Amino acid sequence: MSHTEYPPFAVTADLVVLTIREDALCALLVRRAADPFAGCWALPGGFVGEDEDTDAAARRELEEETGLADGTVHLEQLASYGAPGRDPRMRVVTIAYLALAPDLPAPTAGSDAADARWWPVEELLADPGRLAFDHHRILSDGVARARAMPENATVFCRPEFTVAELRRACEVVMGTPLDPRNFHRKVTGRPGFLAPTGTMTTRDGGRPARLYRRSLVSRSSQSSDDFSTAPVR
Amino acid sequence: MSHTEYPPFAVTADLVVLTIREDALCALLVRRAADPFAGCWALPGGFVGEDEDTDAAARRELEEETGLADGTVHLEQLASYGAPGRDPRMRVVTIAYLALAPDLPAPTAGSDAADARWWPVEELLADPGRLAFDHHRILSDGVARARAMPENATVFCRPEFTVAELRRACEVVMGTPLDPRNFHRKVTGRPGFLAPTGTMTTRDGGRPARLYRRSLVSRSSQSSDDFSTAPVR
DNA sequence: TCAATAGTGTCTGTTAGACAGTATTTA
DNA sequence: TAAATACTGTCTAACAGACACTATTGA
Repeated sequence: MSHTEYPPFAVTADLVVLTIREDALCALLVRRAADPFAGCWALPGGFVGEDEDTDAAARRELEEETGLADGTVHLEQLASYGAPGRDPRMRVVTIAYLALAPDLPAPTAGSDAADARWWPVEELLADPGRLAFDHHRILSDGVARARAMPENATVFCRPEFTVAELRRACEVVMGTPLDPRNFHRKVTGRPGFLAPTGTMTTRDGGRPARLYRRSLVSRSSQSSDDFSTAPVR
Repeated sequence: MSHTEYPPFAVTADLVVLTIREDALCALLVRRAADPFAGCWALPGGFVGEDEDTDAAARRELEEETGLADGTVHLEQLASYGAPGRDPRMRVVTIAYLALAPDLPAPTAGSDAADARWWPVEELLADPGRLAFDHHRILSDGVARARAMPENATVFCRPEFTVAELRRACEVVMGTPLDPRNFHRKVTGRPGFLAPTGTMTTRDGGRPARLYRRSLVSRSSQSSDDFSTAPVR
Protein backbone atom coordinates (compact mmCIF):
# COMPACT_ATOMS: atom_id res chain seq x y z
CA MET A 1 0.00 0.00 0.00
CA SER A 2 1.89 3.05 -1.17
CA HIS A 3 -0.45 5.79 0.02
CA THR A 4 -2.20 6.47 3.27
CA GLU A 5 -5.80 5.60 2.59
CA TYR A 6 -7.54 2.70 4.18
CA PRO A 7 -11.16 1.74 4.24
CA PRO A 8 -12.75 2.09 7.69
CA PHE A 9 -14.02 -0.98 9.49
CA ALA A 10 -16.04 -1.54 12.61
CA VAL A 11 -14.60 -4.20 14.89
CA THR A 12 -16.58 -6.31 17.30
CA ALA A 13 -15.56 -8.84 19.92
CA ASP A 14 -18.14 -11.62 20.04
CA LEU A 15 -18.29 -14.48 22.47
CA VAL A 16 -19.03 -18.16 22.28
CA VAL A 17 -19.75 -18.77 25.95
CA LEU A 18 -20.20 -22.42 26.79
CA THR A 19 -21.30 -24.09 29.98
CA ILE A 20 -22.87 -27.36 31.07
CA ARG A 21 -26.45 -27.36 32.29
CA GLU A 22 -28.40 -30.50 32.99
CA ASP A 23 -25.86 -32.70 31.27
CA ALA A 24 -25.96 -30.69 28.05
CA LEU A 25 -23.41 -28.38 26.53
CA CYS A 26 -25.09 -24.98 26.34
CA ALA A 27 -24.24 -21.66 24.73
CA LEU A 28 -25.23 -18.21 25.93
CA LEU A 29 -27.27 -16.22 23.41
CA VAL A 30 -28.90 -12.81 23.56
CA ARG A 31 -32.00 -11.74 21.72
CA ARG A 32 -31.27 -8.67 19.67
CA ALA A 33 -33.30 -5.57 20.51
CA ALA A 34 -32.32 -3.49 17.46
CA ASP A 35 -32.06 -4.02 13.75
CA PRO A 36 -30.56 -5.74 11.93
CA PHE A 37 -31.92 -9.10 13.02
CA ALA A 38 -34.08 -7.48 15.73
CA GLY A 39 -35.76 -10.20 17.77
CA CYS A 40 -33.29 -12.75 16.53
CA TRP A 41 -30.89 -14.70 18.77
CA ALA A 42 -27.22 -13.92 18.47
CA LEU A 43 -23.90 -14.39 20.20
CA PRO A 44 -23.18 -11.83 22.91
CA GLY A 45 -20.61 -9.22 22.01
CA GLY A 46 -20.18 -5.68 20.92
CA PHE A 47 -18.04 -3.05 19.36
CA VAL A 48 -14.47 -2.63 20.47
CA GLY A 49 -13.85 0.76 22.05
CA GLU A 50 -11.65 3.37 20.52
CA ASP A 51 -8.79 2.86 22.96
CA GLU A 52 -9.60 -0.64 23.99
CA ASP A 53 -7.57 -3.79 23.40
CA THR A 54 -9.65 -6.35 21.55
CA ASP A 55 -8.87 -8.97 24.21
CA ALA A 56 -9.92 -6.52 26.90
CA ALA A 57 -13.15 -5.86 25.01
CA ALA A 58 -13.89 -9.58 25.07
CA ARG A 59 -13.27 -9.75 28.81
CA ARG A 60 -15.48 -6.71 29.34
CA GLU A 61 -18.32 -8.17 27.29
CA LEU A 62 -17.97 -11.44 29.14
CA GLU A 63 -18.29 -9.79 32.48
CA GLU A 64 -21.18 -7.58 31.37
CA GLU A 65 -23.02 -10.59 30.07
CA THR A 66 -22.29 -13.16 32.76
CA GLY A 67 -21.13 -11.13 35.75
CA LEU A 68 -18.22 -13.50 36.03
CA ALA A 69 -14.87 -12.40 37.33
CA ASP A 70 -11.93 -13.43 35.22
CA GLY A 71 -10.08 -16.43 36.58
CA THR A 72 -13.21 -18.51 36.96
CA VAL A 73 -13.54 -18.61 33.21
CA HIS A 74 -11.31 -19.90 30.47
CA LEU A 75 -11.14 -17.29 27.72
CA GLU A 76 -9.22 -17.61 24.48
CA GLN A 77 -9.29 -16.20 21.00
CA LEU A 78 -11.21 -18.32 18.55
CA ALA A 79 -10.94 -16.80 15.07
CA SER A 80 -11.77 -13.73 13.00
CA TYR A 81 -14.62 -13.31 10.59
CA GLY A 82 -14.33 -10.61 7.97
CA ALA A 83 -16.38 -11.40 4.91
CA PRO A 84 -17.97 -8.37 3.28
CA GLY A 85 -21.74 -8.28 3.68
CA ARG A 86 -21.83 -10.29 6.89
CA ASP A 87 -23.36 -7.26 8.54
CA PRO A 88 -25.87 -5.51 6.26
CA ARG A 89 -25.22 -2.11 7.81
CA MET A 90 -21.53 -1.74 7.20
CA ARG A 91 -18.22 -3.44 7.00
CA VAL A 92 -17.58 -5.31 10.26
CA VAL A 93 -14.72 -7.54 11.28
CA THR A 94 -15.55 -9.76 14.21
CA ILE A 95 -12.97 -11.28 16.49
CA ALA A 96 -14.61 -14.23 18.13
CA TYR A 97 -13.59 -15.54 21.55
CA LEU A 98 -14.30 -18.84 23.20
CA ALA A 99 -15.25 -18.77 26.88
CA LEU A 100 -15.75 -21.85 29.01
CA ALA A 101 -17.66 -21.14 32.19
CA PRO A 102 -18.99 -23.08 35.17
CA ASP A 103 -22.73 -23.38 35.53
CA LEU A 104 -24.16 -19.92 36.14
CA PRO A 105 -27.40 -18.42 37.39
CA ALA A 106 -29.82 -17.23 34.72
CA PRO A 107 -28.01 -14.60 32.70
CA THR A 108 -28.92 -10.95 32.93
CA ALA A 109 -30.17 -9.18 29.85
CA GLY A 110 -27.74 -6.48 28.85
CA SER A 111 -28.58 -2.96 27.78
CA ASP A 112 -28.94 -3.75 24.09
CA ALA A 113 -30.37 -7.22 24.53
CA ALA A 114 -34.07 -7.86 24.91
CA ASP A 115 -33.37 -11.19 26.51
CA ALA A 116 -30.56 -13.59 27.30
CA ARG A 117 -30.54 -17.32 27.94
CA TRP A 118 -28.71 -20.59 27.63
CA TRP A 119 -29.43 -22.92 24.72
CA PRO A 120 -28.30 -26.49 24.21
CA VAL A 121 -25.73 -26.32 21.43
CA GLU A 122 -27.04 -29.46 19.80
CA GLU A 123 -30.34 -27.74 19.17
CA LEU A 124 -28.62 -24.63 17.83
CA LEU A 125 -26.24 -26.47 15.55
CA ALA A 126 -29.07 -28.47 14.04
CA ASP A 127 -30.67 -25.32 12.61
CA PRO A 128 -28.30 -23.13 10.60
CA GLY A 129 -30.87 -20.37 10.19
CA ARG A 130 -31.54 -19.84 13.85
CA LEU A 131 -28.80 -17.32 14.63
CA ALA A 132 -28.24 -13.79 13.37
CA PHE A 133 -25.40 -12.88 11.00
CA ASP A 134 -22.90 -15.69 10.50
CA HIS A 135 -23.11 -16.63 14.15
CA HIS A 136 -24.07 -20.21 13.40
CA ARG A 137 -20.70 -20.69 11.79
CA ILE A 138 -18.88 -18.99 14.68
CA LEU A 139 -20.72 -21.08 17.24
CA SER A 140 -19.91 -24.20 15.29
CA ASP A 141 -16.23 -23.32 15.21
CA GLY A 142 -16.28 -22.62 18.95
CA VAL A 143 -17.93 -25.90 19.83
CA ALA A 144 -15.44 -27.77 17.66
CA ARG A 145 -12.59 -26.08 19.46
CA ALA A 146 -14.06 -26.90 22.86
CA ARG A 147 -14.51 -30.55 21.91
CA ALA A 148 -10.87 -30.71 20.87
CA MET A 149 -9.65 -29.80 24.34
CA PRO A 150 -11.40 -31.91 26.97
CA GLU A 151 -8.49 -31.20 29.34
CA ASN A 152 -10.20 -27.90 30.03
CA ALA A 153 -13.37 -29.55 31.27
CA THR A 154 -12.32 -28.64 34.80
CA VAL A 155 -13.63 -25.11 34.22
CA PHE A 156 -17.14 -26.54 33.87
CA CYS A 157 -16.93 -27.92 37.38
CA ARG A 158 -17.37 -26.26 40.75
CA PRO A 159 -14.19 -25.00 42.44
CA GLU A 160 -14.02 -28.31 44.32
CA PHE A 161 -15.14 -31.35 42.42
CA THR A 162 -14.94 -35.10 42.39
CA VAL A 163 -13.42 -37.24 39.66
CA ALA A 164 -16.90 -38.39 38.70
CA GLU A 165 -18.09 -34.82 38.23
CA LEU A 166 -15.10 -34.06 36.04
CA ARG A 167 -15.76 -37.21 34.06
CA ARG A 168 -19.37 -36.24 33.44
CA ALA A 169 -18.21 -32.84 32.21
CA CYS A 170 -15.81 -34.53 29.80
CA GLU A 171 -18.54 -36.87 28.61
CA VAL A 172 -20.82 -33.96 27.82
CA VAL A 173 -18.10 -32.03 25.99
CA MET A 174 -16.96 -35.01 23.97
CA GLY A 175 -20.37 -36.56 23.51
CA THR A 176 -19.04 -40.01 24.37
CA PRO A 177 -19.36 -42.17 27.47
CA LEU A 178 -16.11 -42.74 29.32
CA ASP A 179 -15.08 -45.69 31.42
CA PRO A 180 -15.19 -44.44 35.04
CA ARG A 181 -12.34 -46.65 36.22
CA ASN A 182 -9.91 -45.87 33.42
CA PHE A 183 -10.81 -42.21 33.60
CA HIS A 184 -10.11 -42.16 37.29
CA ARG A 185 -6.72 -43.75 36.88
CA LYS A 186 -5.75 -41.49 34.00
CA VAL A 187 -6.80 -38.22 35.55
CA THR A 188 -5.41 -38.84 39.01
CA GLY A 189 -2.23 -40.30 37.58
CA ARG A 190 -1.31 -37.21 35.62
CA PRO A 191 1.11 -35.31 37.84
CA GLY A 192 0.18 -31.71 38.49
CA PHE A 193 -3.25 -31.85 36.93
CA LEU A 194 -5.48 -32.19 39.98
CA ALA A 195 -4.78 -30.99 43.49
CA PRO A 196 -6.48 -33.03 46.23
CA THR A 197 -8.14 -30.88 48.87
CA GLY A 198 -7.91 -33.58 51.51
CA THR A 199 -11.65 -33.50 52.08
CA MET A 200 -14.35 -35.89 50.93
CA THR A 201 -17.94 -35.67 49.85
CA THR A 202 -20.88 -38.02 49.54
CA ARG A 203 -22.95 -35.68 47.39
CA ASP A 204 -22.83 -38.10 44.48
CA GLY A 205 -24.13 -40.97 46.67
CA GLY A 206 -22.30 -44.16 47.44
CA ARG A 207 -18.84 -44.28 48.86
CA PRO A 208 -17.39 -40.86 49.71
CA ALA A 209 -15.20 -39.38 46.99
CA ARG A 210 -12.12 -37.25 47.31
CA LEU A 211 -12.52 -33.61 46.35
CA TYR A 212 -10.04 -32.01 44.01
CA ARG A 213 -9.22 -28.53 42.90
CA ARG A 214 -7.79 -27.54 39.53
CA SER A 215 -4.04 -27.59 39.92
CA LEU A 216 -2.20 -24.37 39.28
CA VAL A 217 0.90 -26.03 37.88
CA SER A 218 2.04 -24.50 34.62
CA ARG A 219 0.18 -25.93 31.69
CA SER A 220 3.17 -25.85 29.38
CA SER A 221 4.76 -28.89 30.90
CA GLN A 222 1.79 -31.08 30.12
CA SER A 223 1.14 -32.93 26.96
CA SER A 224 -2.08 -31.76 25.44
CA ASP A 225 -3.59 -35.16 24.84
CA ASP A 226 -7.08 -35.87 25.96
CA PHE A 227 -8.79 -38.35 28.20
CA SER A 228 -10.33 -40.45 25.48
CA THR A 229 -11.29 -43.55 27.29
CA ALA A 230 -14.18 -44.08 24.97
CA PRO A 231 -15.55 -47.62 25.14
CA VAL A 232 -15.65 -47.76 21.36
CA ARG A 233 -18.86 -47.73 19.36
CA MET B 1 -24.00 -0.72 22.50
CA SER B 2 -27.32 1.00 22.27
CA HIS B 3 -26.58 3.62 19.62
CA THR B 4 -25.04 3.45 16.20
CA GLU B 5 -21.61 4.87 16.70
CA TYR B 6 -18.51 2.81 16.36
CA PRO B 7 -14.90 3.83 16.32
CA PRO B 8 -13.28 3.30 12.91
CA PHE B 9 -10.45 0.81 12.57
CA ALA B 10 -8.03 -0.04 9.82
CA VAL B 11 -7.71 -3.77 9.21
CA THR B 12 -4.65 -5.48 7.78
CA ALA B 13 -3.99 -9.04 6.76
CA ASP B 14 -0.39 -9.91 7.59
CA LEU B 15 1.44 -13.09 6.74
CA VAL B 16 3.83 -15.39 8.50
CA VAL B 17 5.22 -17.16 5.44
CA LEU B 18 7.50 -20.06 6.32
CA THR B 19 9.66 -22.22 4.13
CA ILE B 20 12.74 -24.39 4.47
CA ARG B 21 16.00 -23.20 2.94
CA GLU B 22 19.32 -24.93 3.52
CA ASP B 23 17.94 -27.01 6.35
CA ALA B 24 16.65 -24.01 8.26
CA LEU B 25 13.12 -22.81 8.86
CA CYS B 26 12.91 -19.38 7.25
CA ALA B 27 10.35 -16.58 7.28
CA LEU B 28 9.69 -14.07 4.53
CA LEU B 29 10.17 -10.46 5.58
CA VAL B 30 9.95 -7.19 3.70
CA ARG B 31 11.88 -4.06 4.43
CA ARG B 32 9.53 -1.16 4.95
CA ALA B 33 9.86 1.74 2.53
CA ALA B 34 7.65 4.22 4.39
CA ASP B 35 7.18 5.35 7.93
CA PRO B 36 6.48 4.17 10.51
CA PHE B 37 9.44 1.83 10.92
CA ALA B 38 10.87 2.87 7.53
CA GLY B 39 13.90 0.72 6.74
CA CYS B 40 12.84 -1.84 9.31
CA TRP B 41 11.98 -5.46 8.52
CA ALA B 42 8.38 -6.53 8.90
CA LEU B 43 5.95 -9.27 8.00
CA PRO B 44 4.46 -8.93 4.54
CA GLY B 45 0.84 -7.85 4.47
CA GLY B 46 -1.39 -4.91 3.84
CA PHE B 47 -4.72 -3.28 4.29
CA VAL B 48 -7.87 -5.20 3.58
CA GLY B 49 -9.84 -3.70 0.72
CA GLU B 50 -13.21 -2.11 1.15
CA ASP B 51 -15.12 -4.99 -0.41
CA GLU B 52 -12.59 -7.69 0.18
CA ASP B 53 -12.89 -10.74 2.39
CA THR B 54 -10.10 -10.81 4.94
CA ASP B 55 -9.16 -14.34 3.89
CA ALA B 56 -9.09 -13.22 0.26
CA ALA B 57 -6.87 -10.32 1.21
CA ALA B 58 -4.42 -12.75 2.77
CA ARG B 59 -4.39 -14.87 -0.39
CA ARG B 60 -3.87 -11.79 -2.50
CA GLU B 61 -0.98 -10.55 -0.40
CA LEU B 62 0.55 -14.01 -0.48
CA GLU B 63 0.45 -14.13 -4.23
CA GLU B 64 1.72 -10.58 -4.61
CA GLU B 65 4.60 -11.35 -2.32
CA THR B 66 5.57 -14.83 -3.43
CA GLY B 67 4.00 -15.23 -6.85
CA LEU B 68 2.64 -18.56 -5.65
CA ALA B 69 -0.61 -19.93 -6.88
CA ASP B 70 -2.94 -21.19 -4.21
CA GLY B 71 -2.91 -24.93 -3.78
CA THR B 72 0.87 -25.14 -3.57
CA VAL B 73 0.71 -23.35 -0.26
CA HIS B 74 -0.94 -24.15 3.02
CA LEU B 75 -2.73 -21.05 4.28
CA GLU B 76 -4.64 -20.74 7.53
CA GLN B 77 -5.71 -18.08 9.95
CA LEU B 78 -3.34 -17.63 12.83
CA ALA B 79 -4.74 -15.03 15.23
CA SER B 80 -5.78 -11.40 15.56
CA TYR B 81 -3.82 -8.61 17.15
CA GLY B 82 -5.70 -5.54 18.24
CA ALA B 83 -3.94 -3.74 21.06
CA PRO B 84 -4.24 0.05 20.89
CA GLY B 85 -0.98 1.75 20.03
CA ARG B 86 0.50 -1.17 18.13
CA ASP B 87 0.57 1.09 15.07
CA PRO B 88 1.60 4.65 15.99
CA ARG B 89 -0.40 6.18 13.16
CA MET B 90 -3.84 4.94 13.99
CA ARG B 91 -5.91 2.14 15.36
CA VAL B 92 -5.17 -1.04 13.42
CA VAL B 93 -6.45 -4.55 13.89
CA THR B 94 -4.27 -7.15 12.21
CA ILE B 95 -5.49 -10.56 11.22
CA ALA B 96 -2.41 -12.74 10.92
CA TYR B 97 -2.24 -15.76 8.63
CA LEU B 98 0.19 -18.62 8.58
CA ALA B 99 1.44 -19.78 5.18
CA LEU B 100 3.65 -22.80 4.65
CA ALA B 101 5.36 -22.77 1.28
CA PRO B 102 7.84 -24.94 -0.61
CA ASP B 103 11.27 -23.50 -1.26
CA LEU B 104 10.90 -20.51 -3.57
CA PRO B 105 13.15 -18.39 -5.74
CA ALA B 106 14.31 -15.10 -4.24
CA PRO B 107 11.22 -13.09 -3.44
CA THR B 108 10.25 -10.04 -5.42
CA ALA B 109 10.11 -6.71 -3.67
CA GLY B 110 6.53 -5.41 -3.69
CA SER B 111 5.43 -1.91 -4.46
CA ASP B 112 5.65 -0.66 -0.90
CA ALA B 113 8.64 -2.77 0.12
CA ALA B 114 12.19 -1.60 -0.41
CA ASP B 115 13.42 -5.15 -0.21
CA ALA B 116 12.25 -8.67 0.55
CA ARG B 117 14.12 -11.75 1.68
CA TRP B 118 14.06 -14.94 3.69
CA TRP B 119 15.46 -15.00 7.21
CA PRO B 120 16.15 -17.99 9.44
CA VAL B 121 13.48 -17.86 12.13
CA GLU B 122 15.94 -18.82 14.83
CA GLU B 123 17.88 -15.65 14.18
CA LEU B 124 14.71 -13.55 14.18
CA LEU B 125 13.25 -15.04 17.32
CA ALA B 126 16.49 -14.48 19.20
CA ASP B 127 16.15 -10.71 18.83
CA PRO B 128 12.78 -9.30 19.89
CA GLY B 129 13.62 -5.79 18.66
CA ARG B 130 14.40 -6.76 15.12
CA LEU B 131 10.92 -6.54 13.62
CA ALA B 132 8.56 -3.62 13.21
CA PHE B 133 5.35 -3.23 15.22
CA ASP B 134 4.50 -6.31 17.27
CA HIS B 135 5.59 -8.58 14.46
CA HIS B 136 8.06 -10.45 16.62
CA ARG B 137 5.19 -11.71 18.68
CA ILE B 138 3.15 -12.63 15.60
CA LEU B 139 6.08 -14.47 14.05
CA SER B 140 6.65 -16.29 17.29
CA ASP B 141 3.02 -17.39 17.41
CA GLY B 142 3.21 -18.55 13.80
CA VAL B 143 6.33 -20.61 14.31
CA ALA B 144 4.82 -22.21 17.39
CA ARG B 145 1.74 -23.16 15.39
CA ALA B 146 3.85 -24.62 12.58
CA ARG B 147 5.89 -26.69 15.03
CA ALA B 148 2.69 -28.09 16.46
CA MET B 149 1.61 -29.58 13.13
CA PRO B 150 4.49 -31.49 11.55
CA GLU B 151 1.92 -33.45 9.50
CA ASN B 152 1.92 -30.46 7.19
CA ALA B 153 5.62 -30.71 6.45
CA THR B 154 4.72 -32.13 3.03
CA VAL B 155 4.08 -28.60 1.79
CA PHE B 156 7.74 -27.80 2.34
CA CYS B 157 8.70 -30.52 -0.13
CA ARG B 158 8.72 -30.56 -3.90
CA PRO B 159 5.60 -31.96 -5.58
CA GLU B 160 7.29 -35.36 -5.72
CA PHE B 161 9.48 -36.21 -2.79
CA THR B 162 11.13 -39.10 -1.03
CA VAL B 163 10.48 -40.22 2.52
CA ALA B 164 13.93 -38.94 3.49
CA GLU B 165 13.15 -35.49 2.14
CA LEU B 166 9.91 -35.39 4.08
CA ARG B 167 11.74 -36.54 7.17
CA ARG B 168 14.33 -33.79 6.86
CA ALA B 169 11.52 -31.23 6.52
CA CYS B 170 9.95 -32.59 9.71
CA GLU B 171 13.27 -32.47 11.50
CA VAL B 172 13.74 -28.83 10.58
CA VAL B 173 10.22 -27.89 11.65
CA MET B 174 10.39 -29.74 14.93
CA GLY B 175 14.02 -29.02 15.64
CA THR B 176 14.66 -32.64 16.61
CA PRO B 177 16.39 -35.48 14.80
CA LEU B 178 14.11 -38.34 13.83
CA ASP B 179 14.91 -42.00 13.46
CA PRO B 180 14.88 -42.66 9.68
CA ARG B 181 13.60 -46.22 10.00
CA ASN B 182 10.78 -45.56 12.40
CA PHE B 183 9.81 -42.46 10.48
CA HIS B 184 9.68 -44.45 7.27
CA ARG B 185 7.45 -47.10 8.77
CA LYS B 186 5.15 -44.60 10.39
CA VAL B 187 4.68 -42.33 7.42
CA THR B 188 4.24 -45.04 4.80
CA GLY B 189 2.03 -47.04 7.12
CA ARG B 190 -0.52 -44.28 7.54
CA PRO B 191 -3.25 -45.04 5.03
CA GLY B 192 -4.11 -42.20 2.67
CA PHE B 193 -1.27 -39.93 3.71
CA LEU B 194 1.22 -40.46 0.91
CA ALA B 195 0.51 -41.48 -2.68
CA PRO B 196 3.33 -43.41 -4.35
CA THR B 197 4.05 -42.18 -7.86
CA GLY B 198 5.53 -45.49 -8.94
CA THR B 199 8.81 -43.88 -9.93
CA MET B 200 12.14 -43.84 -8.17
CA THR B 201 15.01 -41.41 -7.75
CA THR B 202 18.63 -41.59 -6.71
CA ARG B 203 18.99 -37.87 -6.13
CA ASP B 204 19.66 -38.41 -2.44
CA GLY B 205 22.48 -40.89 -3.22
CA GLY B 206 22.59 -44.52 -2.22
CA ARG B 207 19.83 -46.95 -3.03
CA PRO B 208 17.04 -45.51 -5.18
CA ALA B 209 14.07 -44.26 -3.19
CA ARG B 210 10.39 -44.30 -4.07
CA LEU B 211 8.85 -40.95 -4.92
CA TYR B 212 5.62 -39.91 -3.28
CA ARG B 213 3.06 -37.22 -3.78
CA ARG B 214 0.92 -35.64 -1.09
CA SER B 215 -2.26 -37.67 -0.97
CA LEU B 216 -5.50 -35.86 -1.64
CA VAL B 217 -7.55 -37.96 0.73
CA SER B 218 -9.71 -35.88 3.04
CA ARG B 219 -7.81 -34.75 6.09
CA SER B 220 -10.73 -35.15 8.40
CA SER B 221 -10.39 -38.89 8.60
CA GLN B 222 -6.89 -38.70 9.95
CA SER B 223 -5.84 -38.34 13.49
CA SER B 224 -3.82 -35.21 13.93
CA ASP B 225 -0.95 -36.75 15.79
CA ASP B 226 2.57 -36.09 14.75
CA PHE B 227 5.53 -38.11 13.67
CA SER B 228 7.55 -37.72 16.82
CA THR B 229 10.09 -40.45 16.52
CA ALA B 230 12.64 -38.38 18.29
CA PRO B 231 15.59 -40.49 19.47
CA VAL B 232 15.50 -38.59 22.72
CA ARG B 233 18.14 -36.09 23.85
C1' DT C 1 35.39 -53.63 -2.76
C1' DC C 2 33.29 -49.62 0.41
C1' DA C 3 30.15 -45.95 1.52
C1' DA C 4 25.72 -44.32 1.46
C1' DT C 5 20.97 -44.54 1.59
C1' DA C 6 16.33 -47.39 1.26
C1' DG C 7 13.55 -50.30 3.34
C1' DT C 8 12.10 -54.43 6.67
C1' DG C 9 12.01 -57.08 10.90
C1' DT C 10 12.15 -57.55 15.75
C1' DC C 11 12.38 -56.49 20.43
C1' DT C 12 10.94 -53.77 24.64
C1' DG C 13 8.64 -50.61 27.54
C1' DT C 14 4.51 -47.80 27.83
C1' DT C 15 -0.11 -46.98 27.29
C1' DA C 16 -5.21 -47.33 26.19
C1' DG C 17 -8.98 -49.72 27.09
C1' DA C 18 -11.66 -53.69 28.91
C1' DC C 19 -13.19 -55.44 33.01
C1' DA C 20 -12.75 -58.16 37.77
C1' DG C 21 -12.70 -57.20 42.23
C1' DT C 22 -12.55 -54.60 46.80
C1' DA C 23 -13.99 -50.49 49.82
C1' DT C 24 -17.29 -47.43 51.94
C1' DT C 25 -21.24 -45.02 52.15
C1' DT C 26 -26.98 -44.58 52.33
C1' DA C 27 -31.44 -46.83 52.36
C1' DT D 1 -28.95 -56.74 53.70
C1' DA D 2 -28.91 -54.34 48.75
C1' DA D 3 -27.69 -50.62 45.85
C1' DA D 4 -24.71 -47.19 44.58
C1' DT D 5 -20.50 -45.16 43.88
C1' DA D 6 -15.14 -44.87 44.76
C1' DC D 7 -11.10 -46.80 43.87
C1' DT D 8 -7.35 -50.55 42.68
C1' DG D 9 -5.48 -54.33 40.09
C1' DT D 10 -4.77 -57.00 36.01
C1' DC D 11 -4.88 -58.43 31.40
C1' DT D 12 -4.30 -57.56 26.30
C1' DA D 13 -3.57 -55.35 22.08
C1' DA D 14 -1.48 -51.49 20.02
C1' DC D 15 2.07 -48.44 19.62
C1' DA D 16 6.48 -45.76 20.12
C1' DG D 17 11.07 -46.01 19.96
C1' DA D 18 15.59 -48.46 19.70
C1' DC D 19 18.28 -50.90 16.70
C1' DA D 20 19.90 -55.24 13.75
C1' DC D 21 19.62 -56.52 9.33
C1' DT D 22 19.11 -56.84 4.18
C1' DA D 23 18.80 -54.38 -0.48
C1' DT D 24 20.46 -51.47 -4.13
C1' DT D 25 22.77 -47.90 -5.93
C1' DG D 26 27.48 -44.98 -7.10
C1' DA D 27 32.44 -44.54 -6.64
